[in-house]
Amino acid sequence: MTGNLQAPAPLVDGATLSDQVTEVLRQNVVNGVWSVGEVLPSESTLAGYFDVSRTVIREAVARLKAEGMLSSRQGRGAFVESNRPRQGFAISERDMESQRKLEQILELRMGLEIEAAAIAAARATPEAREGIQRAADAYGRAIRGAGPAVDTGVNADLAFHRAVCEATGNSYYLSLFNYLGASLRETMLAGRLQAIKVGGESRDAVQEHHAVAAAIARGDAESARQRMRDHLQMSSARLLARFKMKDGLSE
Amino acid sequence: MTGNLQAPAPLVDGATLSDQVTEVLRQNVVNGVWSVGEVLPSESTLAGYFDVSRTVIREAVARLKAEGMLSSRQGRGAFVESNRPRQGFAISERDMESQRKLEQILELRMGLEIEAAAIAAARATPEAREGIQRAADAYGRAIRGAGPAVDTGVNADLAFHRAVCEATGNSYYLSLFNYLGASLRETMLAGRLQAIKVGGESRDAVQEHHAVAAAIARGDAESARQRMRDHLQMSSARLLARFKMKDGLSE
DNA sequence: TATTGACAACTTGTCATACAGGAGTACCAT
DNA sequence: ATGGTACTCCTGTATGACAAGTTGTCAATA
Repeated sequence: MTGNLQAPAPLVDGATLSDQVTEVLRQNVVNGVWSVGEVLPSESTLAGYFDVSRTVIREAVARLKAEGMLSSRQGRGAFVESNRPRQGFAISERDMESQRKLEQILELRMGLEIEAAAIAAARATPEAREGIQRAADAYGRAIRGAGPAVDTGVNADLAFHRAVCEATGNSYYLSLFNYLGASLRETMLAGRLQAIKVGGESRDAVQEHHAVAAAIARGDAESARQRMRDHLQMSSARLLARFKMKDGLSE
Repeated sequence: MTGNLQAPAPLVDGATLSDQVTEVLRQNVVNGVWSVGEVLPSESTLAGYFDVSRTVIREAVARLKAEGMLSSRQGRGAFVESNRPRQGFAISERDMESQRKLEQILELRMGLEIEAAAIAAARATPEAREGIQRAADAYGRAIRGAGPAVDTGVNADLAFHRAVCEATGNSYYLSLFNYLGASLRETMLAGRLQAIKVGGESRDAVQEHHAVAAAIARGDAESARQRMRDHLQMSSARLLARFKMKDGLSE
């Protein structure tokens, strides 16, 4: 059973009620008052216990859900997912400033996306295939359009790759790509400034995207693999060339 | 300026409104629609824009605050603190209990390790190649030796795969594998109990490991890719079969 | 003119209430 | 026994209200 809940703990200072309740709930999970897999008391019960409104409880639970510590399902309740602060796979911010680290991250991305392209070709839904095609077209327009904003092209580029990962139907592919993509984004933004001068390079990328999209549309997994591999190799080379152009050769 | 907000994006699937709004807000921050330090539109405005209640907006903002992406102060508004997700890529503990999630994680592992095998074949140092060979031999001994401890086999298995990732020389491959491996480990431990009775299956895995090791030793990247793919497909099938054996067919 | 202070117009934080919809559970008819 | 059916509890969402913090305006005052 739930045993004895830790006391409300006034906490004082500038903390909001939600802050305080969040902290108490977190401590109760960490200290094992509620163990992994167990269901928490209902929001109404907790609201009564802490003498706050259900709004405050919901806000606290929302934060702990975002941390991966809790989860909730309509009609069931809130469950303890983990009793330790999550320590996932992470890339340090400084890693992106080293050419060597950047190369390694791009290489990891290859492993991820090549297989994603094959999976997408094998089992993407018609809607997902259309989404990939649209993303490829949008990227073409963004490049041709002598973009209004500098980052439009980068966003459209990432959107295409995200669409492929999404089409796998495997949420981990998408989730990992989102993480890697966010880390790569600013590096790409810095590089794109040079790319505008270089010009033609981006046109190549548009072609490559369409080649990938076409293979996926045909459901040709092996071809999708090869096209994505070609594209990522070219793309990595282009990015690294620009990276070197910026600063001599760091590290 | 705030410019144009990304469209509401219906998203569908099992996601709640809060999930969807959270994702859209996150993307808008990541894509720089609102830059760091900037203040977001008020909750009421956003509620009107997305056509949801303020409740949903507050819940979404609460999650992004928990991620460190946003902050808010009473009377002021909500501010962008960071444009990159603070939390890295992570897998919930309970994900491993769902067969569907387990399948997806194994699929992600394939993308990772197939490419890792190819990279290892292409550029592993002689020492790393020897390490892979030793790990393959050790796994064979662990299986043949009617292991003293139950988890010896699982550890030796993971050690082989870790050696391959290590041989890439890419620390991210190793780091991500370590993370996935830790998540998979307990599931494999549970499954291995059955495997001891099944017997022959593990002998197959030993053979497959040696095939991978041989390809890497020859420096044959394409063969390493194929052998690793074969092995992981067989291995996943074996693991999932045992998983199904345990509980009927969850979800 | 420069300063001050009241005030209006915002914002987020919190509360209360209500209802829809998912998910168990007990009970009743067959 | 068995299968369907209310009943009940839960979270998800909507709505309206008010408290409390912040900022800008603007007039009164020194």
